[in-house]
Amino acid sequence: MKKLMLIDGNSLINRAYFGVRPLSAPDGTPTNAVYGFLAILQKLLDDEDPDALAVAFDRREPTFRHQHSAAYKATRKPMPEELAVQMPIIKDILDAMGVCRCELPGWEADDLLGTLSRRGAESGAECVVVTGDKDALQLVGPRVRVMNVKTRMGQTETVDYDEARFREEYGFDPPKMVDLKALMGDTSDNIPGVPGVGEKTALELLRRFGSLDGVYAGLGDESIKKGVRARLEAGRESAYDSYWLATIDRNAPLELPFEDMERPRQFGGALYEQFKRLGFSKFIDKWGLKPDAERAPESAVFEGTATSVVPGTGDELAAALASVGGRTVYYAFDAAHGEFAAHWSPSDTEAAAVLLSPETYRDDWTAALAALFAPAFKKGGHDVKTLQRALLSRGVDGGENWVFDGALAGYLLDSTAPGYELEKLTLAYCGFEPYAPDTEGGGQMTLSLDGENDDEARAKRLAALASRAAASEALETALLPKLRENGMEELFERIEMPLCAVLAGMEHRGFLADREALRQFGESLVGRIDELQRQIWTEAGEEFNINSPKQLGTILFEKLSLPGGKKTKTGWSTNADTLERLRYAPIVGDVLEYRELTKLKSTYADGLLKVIGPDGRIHTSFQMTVTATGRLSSTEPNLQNIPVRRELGAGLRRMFTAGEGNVLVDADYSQIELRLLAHISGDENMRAAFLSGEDVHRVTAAQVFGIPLEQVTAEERRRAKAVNFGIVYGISAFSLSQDIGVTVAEARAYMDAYLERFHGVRDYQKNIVEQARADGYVSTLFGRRRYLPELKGNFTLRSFGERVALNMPIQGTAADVIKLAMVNVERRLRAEGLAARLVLQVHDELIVECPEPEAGRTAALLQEEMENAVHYSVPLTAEAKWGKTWADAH
DNA sequence: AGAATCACG
DNA sequence: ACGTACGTGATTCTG
Repeated sequence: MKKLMLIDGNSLINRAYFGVRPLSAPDGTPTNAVYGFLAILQKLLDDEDPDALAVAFDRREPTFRHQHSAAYKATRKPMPEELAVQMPIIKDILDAMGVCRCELPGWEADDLLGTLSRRGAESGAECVVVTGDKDALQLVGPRVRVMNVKTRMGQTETVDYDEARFREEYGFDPPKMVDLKALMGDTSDNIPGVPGVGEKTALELLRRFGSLDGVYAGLGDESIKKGVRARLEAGRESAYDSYWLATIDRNAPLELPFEDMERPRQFGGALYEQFKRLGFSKFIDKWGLKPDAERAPESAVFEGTATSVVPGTGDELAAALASVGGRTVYYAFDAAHGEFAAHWSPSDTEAAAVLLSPETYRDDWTAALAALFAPAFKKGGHDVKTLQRALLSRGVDGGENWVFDGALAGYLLDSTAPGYELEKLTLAYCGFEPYAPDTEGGGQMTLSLDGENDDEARAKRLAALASRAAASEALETALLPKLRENGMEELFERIEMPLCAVLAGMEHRGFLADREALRQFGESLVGRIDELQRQIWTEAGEEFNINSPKQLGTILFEKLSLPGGKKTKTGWSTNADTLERLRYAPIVGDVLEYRELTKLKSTYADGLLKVIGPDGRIHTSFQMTVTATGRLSSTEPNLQNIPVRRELGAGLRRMFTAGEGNVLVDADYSQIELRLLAHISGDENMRAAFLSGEDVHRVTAAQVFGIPLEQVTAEERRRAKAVNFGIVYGISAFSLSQDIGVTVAEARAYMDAYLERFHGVRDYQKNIVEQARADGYVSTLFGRRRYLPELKGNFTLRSFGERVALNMPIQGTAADVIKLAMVNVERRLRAEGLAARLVLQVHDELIVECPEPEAGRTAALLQEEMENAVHYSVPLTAEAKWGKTWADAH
């Protein structure tokens, strides 16, 4: 046995419970902790690759240690019920996996881990103790590492402590962790410590006096402040009691041979059955689990007639489609083979499918697609936007009359789910998985050149495609009632569904880019970048990789001894915020410029050149199901983060242009989020500010600083603007002070003055959080939701949840509004017979390309539709401009 | 694959 | 005493 991993089951499950969003098995049993535990376990096994492992659990009912402590009170919080039901499931799974599980009545997991790690290390094994409790750090020593598992914002992270790492962080040896706990206590573990002594004081005392005994021996020392001395004296008994409480017993009477801990490498059908029942298909796939006896998968029994046609001619296709009538047709698309499936139910006892493959269809392909996607058909599918774009690229405009998209419905029902694949949703909402084609990752199903096998493969593929189309119908049956229940029907039907076709059009159209100008821009950066590199190397006295934060940190903060605080997990922080404070050093200014230029070169100049299509245009993809707030996102490339704030970068926008004879019309909402805050909160003062037509940041400054409007300086306006932004995000005084460079006290004073002036905002902040706690979610004015399990978590997670509760209704409503405006803009452009079309959306900005003579009309239409998308108690204003390039139009 | 950094609203 | 703003995506380095 070379490497032994020892896991604190209780603490890990606890971490998983708070780190994973609510999740339940099909029967409703909560499974979030189970899922999270397995995810962490898998990651640990992958990362560490131990030869042996054991998971220890508490059996603390009659815990000797606590029963015999003066500090012991029956205040140990009982395990939340939701977690308690998951504990046996986890134990069952570990048993099914064949993972060694150890418990000992009256002993805590810590003691078992301490005992096993001692024995392991003594017999020469390398031991890794995994736990979420800091207590266990006292176990660190020769051949014993402790991995501390943390969950932050729902993300799991581990910090790996060996002796050096521990000493670096704490400044003393690992066994002294017990002394630290004795002084500072640990609320989560019911260790009282010395009342009034916290981490800071405790650390300082320990570094100075070396140990708990040392501290009490040196109590007469003058350097100890009076207050601290008094508290130490009063808390002496508690301190020594805590010392005993915090000490892990490494001699538990545990008879367990190491052979029993050998890591299982293969899992049997028992585990498969468990995971199947829990709905953990991800783990079934990942671990390659199979039922014991390979059984045919159960398929839903359909009692009726099913017909499936693979037409070869237009006549055959038309005949097959005749039975559609008024029923909704559901489609599926295989991008790898360009094949389409359509499914519908002519009646309750009939199912029909048409399968269109370019390999077997003999007539005009475009006409076939046009017939299959006839405007009169009501249509449904999964990821409709992608399907529509595929049609557009084949010369067919199939954007009419789409009424259902399973992925979008799933997204509206839970905007923070891990994904919206068809399989996932049908499993979660309908209780079955469609027969899936194994075409992921390029769609290579068979390498056979044999004709018969090709036919066979195609038939299999098409059958799978048909079952995907059919699954969409099942999803609609399951999801539409839920959307209705949640009051999201309108949002779905009037915004999200019609937006698919708008976005498909924008993606297909693309944004014209000036390839040559982009190339020159990139080229123009090279000289200066080289110069900066040489200069930085000279100033550093050696050559190194400036792009490596690690190497840069070493140079700046160690070799050149610049003052810098260690901030990141891995070492020195070298981000722009940090470096900006050190600008007085020439090398730092050069690094900042180097960073700016290399970013422009790699991400924008080179990055964009790579994605200009053969048509000279850049075709981004808009993601409709990614953000938690309802915003869109843009990928490959991201066109929503093209530089604008600094002059050099903003020059890139000259390379985004209108085509020959066209112009770009650009309109953006002015202060949409603040206006929505004014409306949603109903704050009269803030509404008045917008209704007055004054610059809102100036008004805010005048109110917060209590001065007349005319006397507001640029600096005061800047600070007021930061406060306004901060309010929208749910800021803390600390962050505001960081942002605008004032003391925390000043920042707090600004915020207090602000909330005093804007009572409506203050009340909104209070009410929305209360509401979120009561409902478990927050919503936009259109009924879009975001669930907030974070509000039930620990302090950090809860605070995060509260900020989200403040921000999401505002950011999300803004997203709803501009989406609605987009749908209306495209509809009206078509209705008025204009050639203008949307090419890009950047959250509060819309860009339209149109023939130059149409520019005036288009600009007016764009502004009007944006301003009139909704009518709230505060007007929304948008300003439109036009020009040949994005830079000119903005 | 994750961390750090930096671009945008 | 905690730990520090909401929402994204791309590039580069590193273990």
